[in-house]
Amino acid sequence: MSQSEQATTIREIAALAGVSGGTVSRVMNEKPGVGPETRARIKALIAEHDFHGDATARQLSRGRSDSLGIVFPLQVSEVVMHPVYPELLGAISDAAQDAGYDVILFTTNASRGVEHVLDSVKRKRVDGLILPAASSDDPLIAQVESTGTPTVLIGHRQRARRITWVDCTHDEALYAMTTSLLLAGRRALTLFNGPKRISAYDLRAQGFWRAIREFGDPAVRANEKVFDMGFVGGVEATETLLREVPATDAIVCSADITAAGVLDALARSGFAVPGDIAVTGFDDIDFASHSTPTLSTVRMPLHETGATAVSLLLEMLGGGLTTPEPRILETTLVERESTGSVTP
Amino acid sequence: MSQSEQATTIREIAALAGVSGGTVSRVMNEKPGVGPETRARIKALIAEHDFHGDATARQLSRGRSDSLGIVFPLQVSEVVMHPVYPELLGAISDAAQDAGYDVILFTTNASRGVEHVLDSVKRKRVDGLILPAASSDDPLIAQVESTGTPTVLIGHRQRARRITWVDCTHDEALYAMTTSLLLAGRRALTLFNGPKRISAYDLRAQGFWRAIREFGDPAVRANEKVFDMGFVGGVEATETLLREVPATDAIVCSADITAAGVLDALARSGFAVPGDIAVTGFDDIDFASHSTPTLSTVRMPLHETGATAVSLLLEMLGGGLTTPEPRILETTLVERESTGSVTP
DNA sequence: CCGATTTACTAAACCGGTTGCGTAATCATG
DNA sequence: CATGATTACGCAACCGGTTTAGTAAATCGG
Repeated sequence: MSQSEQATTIREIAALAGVSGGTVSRVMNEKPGVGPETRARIKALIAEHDFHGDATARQLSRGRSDSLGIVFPLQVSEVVMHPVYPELLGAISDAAQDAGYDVILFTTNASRGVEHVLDSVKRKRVDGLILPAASSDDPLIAQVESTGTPTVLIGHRQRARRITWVDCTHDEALYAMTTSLLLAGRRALTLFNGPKRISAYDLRAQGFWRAIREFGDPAVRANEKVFDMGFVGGVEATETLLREVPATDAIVCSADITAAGVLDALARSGFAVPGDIAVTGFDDIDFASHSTPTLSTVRMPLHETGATAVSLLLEMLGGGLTTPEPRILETTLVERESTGSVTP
Repeated sequence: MSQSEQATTIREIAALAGVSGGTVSRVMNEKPGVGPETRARIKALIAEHDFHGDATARQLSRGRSDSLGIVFPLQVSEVVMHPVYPELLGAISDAAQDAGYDVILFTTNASRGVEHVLDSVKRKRVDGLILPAASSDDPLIAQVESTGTPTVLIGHRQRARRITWVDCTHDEALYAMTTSLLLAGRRALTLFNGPKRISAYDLRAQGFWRAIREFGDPAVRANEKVFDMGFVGGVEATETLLREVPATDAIVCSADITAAGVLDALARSGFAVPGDIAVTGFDDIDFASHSTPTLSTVRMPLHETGATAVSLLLEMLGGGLTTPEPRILETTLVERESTGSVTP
């Protein structure tokens, strides 16, 4: 029981137990071929010396690192401050560690590009890779693919390539949200959207326009403004919109933070929400449930997304998944005061 | 130039170059003892075959993992959603990778405790550890210390133990903020603070009370309410406070998110900010510069904190730092409309 | 009771870089 | 030209688990 000074190698434990290193290895990995009393004796010694083995040596001999890499871009305006990343990262980290994998975090910035990630892949520091929110033109995707490393993309439907990805129903969400607004009598809708090269924004626009189309009322007026989703962008776009389309009675935003700017601008201009104009967001950040009025929005299945990505990657690593298997998870509509669905 | 199929081992490159493995190793590490023309020939072969070496083998022979661990708690109410973590993590990741280290992310949750971290340390998966925001009673600190692994704490001044830490001037910030309010004529101040076991909240309270004390005006009334910092907590505490201390003319919050709740509650109750009551926050989250009125707050040197922690850890790893060397970095006061320092 | 199988375990060769030691060749010096 | 110092490398032993081939003993069947 006394935690003696810890032994350093498997052979030291072996010597103490009067066996060879291979036997200790078998005991540590719960493999057969060791007698019960020998096994017990070795286990006692392992516990006594607080022996844990050397991860690096194990990795070398087994030919795998038992860790997976996750690549996050820093200081990319579209992506960085996005509030979904911490939760996504947490989910991935959780799932990976529960499966016995370590998570190596790669970040890129202006001075340090993706070369470092590729280098680590080639040096076999990671067995697989998870890439959140790569835009369609991200060169990293092609480069990673060429290395043959098992990879799962998150938030981008890379149909052209043979890569597995996980995404959620951005399109369905905005279809449902827009339809809900139309059914509530709104007839002059504007979509505030981010650049289409980000797959999520593209899909959201598709859902918006499909709802308009399928509703089929010629009295409906809809248009779309594309700019960088952010608070200030929301403010400016709203001021412009109120001038250009005074009849506007609904503003659909592709991001809560932009909707926050919209609410702010509307309040300053004396418009009532949802009385005069309905406003919707996307992401369900903290602000959405705290604003005045509270914001109707869309919640993404972030935890499930992370867990699914890890799960798919582990399947690929285990060889059980050879063809790309994309997954699309369900978003949740959260209707609050800003669309009049809930009264204050 | 043609990127042939990539060679797998250093000895294969050696065979192609007609030299021994050791020579290739020396070339890859830019070590002396290799003639210029041999070096050039080997470099050409390395480039041609896109050879990068095996990180694990290198780690094993060098006895170090060239990676450092960072431990983040998940689902700990006080800590989790705190908006400073992403930026801190980004800074740490950036600094570590720039120094050639990989970052292994450890997260703990209800079912998976710190054992996994300790195990990884003992198995030498990481050379050092960075622990953000461990509270004073965190058992991980003592356990990590007993393993002798180089460790840097962030956000907690662990004076009792021989551990290096990095923190910022929470106390000075609130001293300055409170003094500023007093000089502006506020006389009935309340501090909304989090639990003292979190070092940051303890220090902020100290700064607040020192400012009151040193101002020395017996007409000043000050008190402190402790609860979990959050939006809802801010709303509730404000409603209670307005009932109990109607004369209140300043609410100092230890977190922006709580200040958001305060602003919300004050607006509903018809109080003008800063006209009737001044409000201040802490953290400078996005909300602070977008709220109505904009929020006076304190900005922590997050990037510098992360970079400093990595820098200290690397010094320890290099053996250049044997005694604990704490660092306290400067916070920045950001005065905006909610204290009347800036007019809308 | 003997040959055949199973079990328990050892020895040693891996995994793929790194590095100290040894040696032959080159160079400097007197 | 002899001697000592340097340089350029090869060789092989590491680092510490893992794993396969092989051996001795134990078990089993008939």
